[in-house]
Amino acid sequence: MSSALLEDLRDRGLIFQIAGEEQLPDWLDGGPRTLYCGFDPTADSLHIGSLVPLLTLRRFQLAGHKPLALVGGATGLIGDPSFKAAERQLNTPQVVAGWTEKIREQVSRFVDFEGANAAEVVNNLDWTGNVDVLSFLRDIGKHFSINAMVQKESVKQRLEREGEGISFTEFTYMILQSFDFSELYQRYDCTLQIGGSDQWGNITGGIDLTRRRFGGQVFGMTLPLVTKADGTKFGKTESGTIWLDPDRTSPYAFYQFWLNTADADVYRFLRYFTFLSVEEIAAIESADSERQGRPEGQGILAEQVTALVHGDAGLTAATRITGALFSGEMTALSADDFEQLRLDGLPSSEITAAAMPPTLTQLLTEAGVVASGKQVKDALGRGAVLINGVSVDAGQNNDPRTCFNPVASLHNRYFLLRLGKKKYHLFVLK
RNA sequence: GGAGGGGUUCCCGAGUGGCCAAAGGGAUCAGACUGUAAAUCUGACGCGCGAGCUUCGGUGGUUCGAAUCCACCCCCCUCCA
Repeated sequence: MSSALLEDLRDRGLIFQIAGEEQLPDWLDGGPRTLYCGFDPTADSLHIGSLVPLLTLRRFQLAGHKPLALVGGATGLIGDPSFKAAERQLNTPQVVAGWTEKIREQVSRFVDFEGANAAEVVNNLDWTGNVDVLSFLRDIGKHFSINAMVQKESVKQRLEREGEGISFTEFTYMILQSFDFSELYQRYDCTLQIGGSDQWGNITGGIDLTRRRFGGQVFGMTLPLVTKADGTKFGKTESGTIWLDPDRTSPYAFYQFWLNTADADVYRFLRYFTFLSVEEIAAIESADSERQGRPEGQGILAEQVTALVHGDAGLTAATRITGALFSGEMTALSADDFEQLRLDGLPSSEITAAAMPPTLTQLLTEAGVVASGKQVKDALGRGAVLINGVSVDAGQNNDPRTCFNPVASLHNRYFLLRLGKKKYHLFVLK
């Protein structure tokens, strides 16, 4: 444990703001400290946006500190308004409770529960669930100045922007989260909270409350918002959010996401999302800059992050599919290979000659290859649909039987359909 | 409770009786170029192979014709009480 950790975090660009900057290095050097980061159950899985704080918790643990992963069973019932453009829909307590459990399992994979600085998962519903309103208002609410709260940048647009407002419920979120920090200080001697840069207001609120309730000095640190060089939102693709849950985003799709990282982002992402040292990453970058053609950074990034999130088995599956599809030689695949690809998470569907839809557009839409038939039509018109490597022309749209003629199948049952450069779908004849 | 301003296709945002499936931008998809990049150019972008069908907060109405006009309702914002 040492402020060397802070140095490393800084080198990685992982420090956005620190509350208590002068004292924090010495504080961390002074012994194992307990820190926490909260994850609200707003869905049944976290997405890669939560990866930076999750991995940062782990970095602290590797440096000898004790991480608490807080699952927001209580705060998830309220909704964090920070920098959100609009009021959010409340979910039922049952739903949130279910999600809380899923998130609890998920965050557990990123920290170590063994050893002297074993991690713990805590749920803020445990200490807020039974607080009565009057106590809360008298003991906690009194410490908060509305005048200060409305000054917070995180809610400003909701207060000032024409067309949107904020409910008392969401406005109170900050108080709840501040309460968490002070309770964790009391219960676990937790003295540092980390979170995304949007959490600054909530974190400083917790620091103030801890001082007012217990006279304790605690620290806060925010991590940068992950951005992309082209300005589009990080973590989204056409098929939607990249989730950590393999049932929502397969390890293959997950791997592909990272593999497709832009050159302008890849070394920064290596620093954010992997445990490779900054020196190693710098070496990769300089090697890439001297190489002609495709850089190696993306491949390393994809490998590292997929292994972190989905384990070695997930990574193996992802690279197996990637290798098979993008090497160009699908005819070299055995029947077993195809079965394995299905199990590994290559999107696939079963078809029968008897129940063949009348058009390819319909077939591909139903299989979930694309969102609408228009996209198939467009792709067909440009020769971008290939079945087992053979281009399908637009005129064949009305004739899927010919396209999926058993005679043309691989191993008598497999059709590997490619749409565009990157979308693959396996059709299996029954 | 009163006065005023709003709710348009994924997002932002034009559109005030027909030329509107609805400008423009963004996002997204496909093609060319490449490295399964970026930038650029091209095409698509409510649904449908198609004929056609369904949209502009909701429900009714006026009209040959409504996102546009009217009535009522729902929701949001601002100010006043």
